[in-house]
Amino acid sequence: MGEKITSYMVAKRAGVSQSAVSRVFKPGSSVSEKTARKVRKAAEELGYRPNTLARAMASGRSRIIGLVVAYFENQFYPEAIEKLANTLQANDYHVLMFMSWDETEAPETVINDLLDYQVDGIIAASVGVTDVLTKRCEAAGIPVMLFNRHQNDDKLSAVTSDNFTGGRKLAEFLVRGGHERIAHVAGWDGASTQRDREAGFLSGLAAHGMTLFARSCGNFHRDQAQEAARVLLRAEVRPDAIFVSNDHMAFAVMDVIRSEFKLRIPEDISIVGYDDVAMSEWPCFDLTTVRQPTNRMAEETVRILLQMIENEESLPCRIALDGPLVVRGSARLPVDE
Amino acid sequence: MGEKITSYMVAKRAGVSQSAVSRVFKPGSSVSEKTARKVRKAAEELGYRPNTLARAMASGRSRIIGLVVAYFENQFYPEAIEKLANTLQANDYHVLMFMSWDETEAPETVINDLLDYQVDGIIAASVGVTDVLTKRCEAAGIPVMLFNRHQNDDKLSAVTSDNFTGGRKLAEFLVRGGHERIAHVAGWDGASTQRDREAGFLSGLAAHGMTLFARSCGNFHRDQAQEAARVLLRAEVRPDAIFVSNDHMAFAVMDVIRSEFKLRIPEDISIVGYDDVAMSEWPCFDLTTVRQPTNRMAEETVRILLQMIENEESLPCRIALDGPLVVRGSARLPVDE
DNA sequence: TCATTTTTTGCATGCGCAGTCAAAATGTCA
DNA sequence: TGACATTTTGACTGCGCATGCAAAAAATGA
Repeated sequence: MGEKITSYMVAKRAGVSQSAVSRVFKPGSSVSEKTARKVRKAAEELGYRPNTLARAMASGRSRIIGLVVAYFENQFYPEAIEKLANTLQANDYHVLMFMSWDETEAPETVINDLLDYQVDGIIAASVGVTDVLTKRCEAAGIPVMLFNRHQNDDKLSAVTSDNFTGGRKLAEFLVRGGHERIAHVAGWDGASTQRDREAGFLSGLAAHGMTLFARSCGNFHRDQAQEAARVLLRAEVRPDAIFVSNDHMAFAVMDVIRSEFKLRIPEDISIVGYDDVAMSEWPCFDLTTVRQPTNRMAEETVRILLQMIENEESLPCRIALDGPLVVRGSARLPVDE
Repeated sequence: MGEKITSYMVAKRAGVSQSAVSRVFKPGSSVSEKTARKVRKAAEELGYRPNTLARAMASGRSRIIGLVVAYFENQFYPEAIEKLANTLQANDYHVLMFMSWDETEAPETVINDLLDYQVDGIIAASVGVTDVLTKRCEAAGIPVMLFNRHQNDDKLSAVTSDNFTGGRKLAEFLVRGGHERIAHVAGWDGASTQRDREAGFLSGLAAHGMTLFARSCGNFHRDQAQEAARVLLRAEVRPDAIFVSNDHMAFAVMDVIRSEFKLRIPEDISIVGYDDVAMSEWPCFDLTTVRQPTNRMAEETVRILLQMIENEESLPCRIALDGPLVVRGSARLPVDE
């Protein structure tokens, strides 16, 4: 069974010092082509691979990024995580996953785990935890990136899409579609995405002298979103359009509308969402929504994080990437075009 | 900024040796309650936390499990991963994610990464890679668990649901529902899940003197599944029921049936799937399917893996957990009940 | 050619902790 | 109280590699 091959063994076989071996495997070190060849040959013959953990110990860099997640239920997150992991992998970093169970559970535990593993940086793509987390990490000198959320603390870097503008685009679109009673199924108010999207949406309505016809909260959860939809639809006068704060909840709302209230979309009521997850395109939903540019968000997140890791005192920065309105069939189209 | 607190510092402050500190933080070591108290007090005051990496170096165990994944597109996997990660976390292990990009890309890279990180064990929940991977890991003495798949190599441990029986249940159900032209949209033939499900299904049909009316392959991908459905539906004589190899593809097939062929489910054609992912329950799909007991699968996977890690020579074992047929509205019901 | 600069090399040390071993402390029993 | 068994403790070493430093080798110039 596999006896561990160390750099010493390679060194001996190649007739050089252990340091030489170490240098050959560390890009950017000063080694002559001659020794490099000898070392690589010996390493190959022995099947040597540098031990990442030992490397981490010696150098103080683990090349591990802690990824704090929850809420896999919403397809947006698996998609995003996949892209984050891939992008990091392409940069020779890896992802250590930390599930933050339910949002109430002591985030302390997660944070401690995170710090114990000496992660080089953290990407927080989960709600709630962030306040406590960021403080502790700052104290420990570990860079933190917020993904798809931001906080008021401006020492924190964050990458989001431009949720305000996105919300505004949706409002414009619904107004131009001639809707007169526009309602909103909101997500959790503690999330910046919710607040920004709603603010943008309201400002879009206001620009046309309109206000929200009704509002109900779904907290980003499917069942609560369904309940919120029922409330709106049971009212004396129904809305003729609903902006649901993310696609995941929009699907829930659509189900209630069609199977419980036997209404047609968009003939009886228009629905728009936010995120443009893969499912939004499926014919059964065909959801008009705003696309979050997940690829670019992941790339930017990784870029900034690595920069903070390598460049001690790079300033925190917040990026909001623009995402297009994706017009499909779940909302009545503007007539003027 | 955070100067690292080491066990030495704690030792000094508590007036004991570094070994003592180490012992206090290692469960099951012999320390007197008195020194333990002193150490804990000092540790608390200093904010000490053991360095997991150093621990890994010294002990040879990283408490990291490599999770090889792909195909997040299918909701089953995010769900499973969430449960695996949680279960591992509850056992003081953590998950290092390795995305195996597309299936063709050199799995070598992934495997090397995996070994470099000195993972204590590996869970493979991704197709394709497994053959090469398992060989290398065996050579390196790292236990491997296959999740939701198995291989002929009986030195490998695997946890699946009982796909054969599941397939059989579905066949029984469709036959009893009076279907006469039963077709199958298959997944990738290289996957054991596909082969087992189909074999079970065929055996179920055979038990009633029936055979498959038609077969078409979707390779577990949405677009290919749609194409497969089109082939079946364009035929002179259409099937009156389709068993789609997993829910993910079933949704694709349903979309084609309804939006392209304007047929009703289940009045014109019955659909059954496999997995019982969360979406199957949504009213717009309401899919009759076989549930994979994800929770128990995750628990068993972790249990066996940890056993292999801790108990050098525990024998490889294969487990197939039974999953119930979940009857919903996407397939005509048997009349006899 | 020799003196000087530049590159390459090996030595030695440390990262933070776990675990071995022998010494010290504590406990037990007569 | 002494002799012995048992528990607790500290000194020390090693895990596998990176890196500062000084010595050696190679390259450069006059």
